[in-house]
Amino acid sequence: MRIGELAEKAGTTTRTLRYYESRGLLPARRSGNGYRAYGEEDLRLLRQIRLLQDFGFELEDTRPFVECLRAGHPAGDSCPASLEVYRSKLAELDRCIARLQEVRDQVGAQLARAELEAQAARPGGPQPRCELSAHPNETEGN
Amino acid sequence: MRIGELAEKAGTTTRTLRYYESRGLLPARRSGNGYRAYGEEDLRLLRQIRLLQDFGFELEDTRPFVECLRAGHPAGDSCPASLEVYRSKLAELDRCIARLQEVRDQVGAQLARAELEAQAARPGGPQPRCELSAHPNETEGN
DNA sequence: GCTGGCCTTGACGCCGGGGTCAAGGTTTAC
DNA sequence: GTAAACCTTGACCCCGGCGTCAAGGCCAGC
Repeated sequence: MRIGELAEKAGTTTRTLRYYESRGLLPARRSGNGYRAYGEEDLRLLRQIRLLQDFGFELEDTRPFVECLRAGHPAGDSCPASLEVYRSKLAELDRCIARLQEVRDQVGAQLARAELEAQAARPGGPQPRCELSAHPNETEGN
Repeated sequence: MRIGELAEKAGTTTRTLRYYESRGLLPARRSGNGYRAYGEEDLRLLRQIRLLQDFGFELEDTRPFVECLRAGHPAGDSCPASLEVYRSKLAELDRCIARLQEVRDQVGAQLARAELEAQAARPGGPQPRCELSAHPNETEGN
C-alpha cells in the first residue's frame, strides 16, 4: 500500500503521514523506487493514533499506544505505559474542566452584574425603588 | 509614567505593552525623547485587559472593554458590545466544557475497560469465575 | 566622561499539527 | 511519446502571545 492509499483509508492526508514518520511514530518501509510501503498493520497503528488525536491527545501521548500495538499486544492500551497516559490525561481533563467551570462562573457573575447595572442606568428603566416608599403618595401605576 | 513602571505596576512586561500597542489596543503618547508616556488611565485599561486575559479571553475580545473605558464609561463592561462578548464567551465556555466532559467520560471508560482486561490477562490474577461455579468443589478460600 | 540602567525599533524563535508550494522522479494509460 | 496521476525531499507559512536577542539612543550619578 502506498502513502496516498493509506491516507485515504484512514481519512487523513499524505502530509500527515509524512509528519508522523518524521516524528518517528509511523516509519515506513520503502519499495524499490523509493516510495513508502505500508501494510495492514500500519493502518491499525494509524487508526489508533487518529482515535487518540480526536480525543485531543498530543502526538507524543499516542506513542506508548503505538508501541504497544507494534509489540504485538491485542490493543494499544494493553500496556501499563498506555494506562498511565490514560490516567494522566484524565487528571489533566479534570483540572481543565474545573478551571473552565470556574471561569465560566466568574464570567457569568460579571455578566449578571453588568446587566443589572446597565438596567439601572437606563433612563426610563426601573428606578431604584424603596420597598417602604419614602413618598407613599407616588403610586406605582404609570 | 514610562513603560517599565507601567509594566511593573500591572505585573506584566514591557514586551507585552509594546505588543498591545502594536495591536492598537493600548497606544501611548510619546515624551520628548521618544519614550512612551502613560497615565493612570492607561493602568486602568491595562488592568482590564489583564483581567480578561486571565479568563482566557483572546486579545481581540478585550477591545470592546478597553474602548468602553476609554469612552468614559465607569466600567469596561458598561457597553453593549462588551456584554455581547461576555455572552459569546459564556456560550463558548459551555461548548468547551461539554466537549471536554464528553471526552473525559470516553477516556474514563477506555481506562476502566483496559484495566479490566489487564486484570483478566494477568497470570495468577482473578480468573474468569462463574457465579454459579462450573466446578462446585473448588472452594473460594485461597 | 563613563558606567549602568533605562528606553527605542526590528527581527527571529517558539509551540503543534500539519497546509501548501516547488522542483523533480516514476509509473500507467492512451 | 506524452500527459496524468502518483510519488519524493525540502522549505516556508499559519496561529497567539509574547520571549529574547541585537544594535543603538538617552539620562542619572559619580
